[in-house]
Amino acid sequence: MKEYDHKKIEKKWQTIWQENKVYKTLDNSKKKKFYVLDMFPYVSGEGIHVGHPKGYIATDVVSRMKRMQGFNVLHPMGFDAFGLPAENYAIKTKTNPVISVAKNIARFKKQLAIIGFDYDWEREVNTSDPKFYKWTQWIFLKLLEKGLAYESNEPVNWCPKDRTVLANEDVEDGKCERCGTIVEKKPIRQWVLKITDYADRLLADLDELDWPESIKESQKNWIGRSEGAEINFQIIFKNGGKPGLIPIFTTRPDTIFGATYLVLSPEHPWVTLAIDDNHKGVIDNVLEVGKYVKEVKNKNDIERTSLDKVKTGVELKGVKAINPATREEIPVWIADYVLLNYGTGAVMAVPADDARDREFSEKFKLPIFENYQKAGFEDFGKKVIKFKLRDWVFSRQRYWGEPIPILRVVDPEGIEGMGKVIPVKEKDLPVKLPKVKSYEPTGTAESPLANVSNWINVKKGQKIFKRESNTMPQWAGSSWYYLRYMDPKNNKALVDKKKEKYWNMVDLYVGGAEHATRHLIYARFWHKFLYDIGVVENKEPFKRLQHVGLIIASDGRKMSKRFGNIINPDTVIHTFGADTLRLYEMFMGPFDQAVAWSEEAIIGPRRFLERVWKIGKKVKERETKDFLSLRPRSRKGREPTTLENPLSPFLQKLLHKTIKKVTEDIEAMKFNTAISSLMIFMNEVEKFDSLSSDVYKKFLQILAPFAPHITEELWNMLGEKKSIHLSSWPKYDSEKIKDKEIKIIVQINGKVRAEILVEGDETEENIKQKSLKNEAVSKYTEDKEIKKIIYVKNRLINIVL
RNA sequence: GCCCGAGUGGCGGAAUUGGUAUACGCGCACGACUUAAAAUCGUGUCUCGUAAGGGAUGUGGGUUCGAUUCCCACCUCGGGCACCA
Repeated sequence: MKEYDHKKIEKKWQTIWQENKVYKTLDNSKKKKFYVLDMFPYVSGEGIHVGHPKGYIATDVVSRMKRMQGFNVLHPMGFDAFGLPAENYAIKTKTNPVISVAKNIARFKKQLAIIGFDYDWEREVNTSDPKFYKWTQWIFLKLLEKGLAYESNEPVNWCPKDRTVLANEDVEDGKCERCGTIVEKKPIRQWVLKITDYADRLLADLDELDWPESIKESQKNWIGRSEGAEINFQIIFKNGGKPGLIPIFTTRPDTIFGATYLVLSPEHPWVTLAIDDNHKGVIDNVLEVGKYVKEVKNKNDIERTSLDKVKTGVELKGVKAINPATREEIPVWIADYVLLNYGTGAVMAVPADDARDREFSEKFKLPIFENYQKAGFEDFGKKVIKFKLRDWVFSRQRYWGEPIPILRVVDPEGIEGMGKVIPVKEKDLPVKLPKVKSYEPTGTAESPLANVSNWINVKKGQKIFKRESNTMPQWAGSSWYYLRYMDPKNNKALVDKKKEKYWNMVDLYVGGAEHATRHLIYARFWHKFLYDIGVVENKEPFKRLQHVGLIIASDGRKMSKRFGNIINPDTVIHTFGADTLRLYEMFMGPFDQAVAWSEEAIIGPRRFLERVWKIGKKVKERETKDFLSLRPRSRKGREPTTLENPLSPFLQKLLHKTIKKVTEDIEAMKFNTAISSLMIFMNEVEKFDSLSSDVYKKFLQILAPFAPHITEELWNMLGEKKSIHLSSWPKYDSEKIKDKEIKIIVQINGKVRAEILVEGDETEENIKQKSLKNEAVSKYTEDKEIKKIIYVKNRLINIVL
């Protein structure tokens, strides 16, 4: 037998696995199912680095163990392909996105293939495939039907560089999340999804999910629920206008006695009306107010909301409000620190209690009631709940996305119904994205599709329609793709009812934490909607979520082309092999934590595999003898301990302990300690001259999920005909794990002074006496009074003097 | 500002219903093998001390027979939210 030749072994088994469809997932199985899913990759053009496959390796390890444990495992892979980054890449490289996306996927798959994953590629999905996005469009139609999709002309975030509107979730610190350009507020016709209808459920159902607390916390912050009260303030006009009411929102209605003025958002509809031409005279300083409103309109969010900014505002002269608690007349101001789209767009200012109100009062010399009477929480207002979450701006003025399946009536004669929105009929789905030569964004409310006349114009009989030119955002397909893996080729339904019932829900979902407030909120929203209309059985899509910690470069920075610090998995596999790469990535540190890549440390897992190989060689050489003597290797300066007695079941016991540890650690995704225990086992085995092939094979089985190729080769070499990955996961025997002799630590006043060996069933009194008799102990205890002896079962004795 | 999470050898890290701190791996040192080197194998590797013994898990307190683990205050780093009333 030869040296450990990873190249030969890995290629050989990858081919055999594929040819024999070892990892095919069955639909109708009597077995219990296990659905383990990776967040599918967005393939925008750059090749991958060693950080990308880390999560895939983890799910691969879990899925392999689950399969060996007898589960019917669904572990699929697919591609998120629509959206801005892919289109920008296409524009940059002057390649049609249809072609560039296909090319990038092919390259990505090639890079994945050599890592040895157990995907069932027959279930691959691609969000830009018409057979797939037919159902994305179908969901949109259902949302529309249920009143959860609507058109709006409200000012929205507009990225001038990408020339499209963005959802709230796509804006980070007032900048476009993709390109960093400062976003503008522009009123543009757009499609919006009413995610806010689900705000309370999205929040409440977090409690029942096995997700990292940090992600739940992010979602809670993002949804931003606050309980408060709406209180009406009466408005009166000095020049004799008819009084009106303005509702304000506050989380502190008890502070109402301290409210010394009212502040409205400059965009408040009441203000808009008051400075309207037809309503001149309602307020005295219309010109001043109008000027301020205009100034505010021209500011972007960064200018408006930066914290160090000095507060600005204008009083509405000739207008007063009545504080319903004190019955006093108080002034009314407008200021841009009050936002229109939160609460009611109006607040009562309590400068004594609120830092912002205080700052504003001090600047404009407004009264502050330092000591005022506190009111009961519900004395003045009706209780209301507000959310920070905004509706999801769902249309993009870009080419590369799912067309929104909408028609509008076009009628040159101006007959009734013109401009009316007509949903495309279900039977006419998918509305296919036409192939075009030019797909540069137009910079208007229309996408480039508006100029594709043979696509945008639809004639049906006498009637002429125009298609909706906007497309869906990148996040549409990923909001439901996990359902399609259950039934990827179904033409009749998004997913077959029976199959959905069998597979739902995703048992384990693994991906980056950066998706906390976008993909993971959108997907939960769509899933809940699909639940409401009876498409899915469960109200949540992902039972358990784990996030992958980044792999950063050894210089401590992110791996990036820019820094020239990218480690390519292909190179690592070439040098060390896929099994070593897999093992190292799982061993480097806790799975969910960011760890730096080390070109030095990867040698450790490689050395480990080489030792596994060497032992395998020995086991094979002696295979003729069924059971090999466990004679300790004679080594100078070291007498074999009793545990290494040839007849002792030491290795048996260690094996069972290792099986237990590895099984539990994989389940808990503590791969680093699972591997550590495998290494400990190998270290012990090496102290023996030889090893029974039975024990060794069990060891191979629990190593197999981490290092599928080398274990398959050794397994096969030892005469096994069936794939190791289809063998049964070893079970540990809890009787065999029990220690006959237990080491007890003897402490004196909390300091370790000795250790004694006791039988497993020895009485407490016996153990105490034994410890007191110990020489090292009696040295300390003589002439001293023993106050107390504490015994912790199977662990220690603490003698308190 | 508010809300989460984390701080342990030269490095990645291990140890939780409070019970031997530093498992496993890397690195380093010494030794074996070699003409030599690499690879491999062996031994050692928190720190002060000749030793007995002492000290150390970001810092300072507390609870306890006993604290990396629990409590309080603070410092640093990472993440989320943020003129959200």
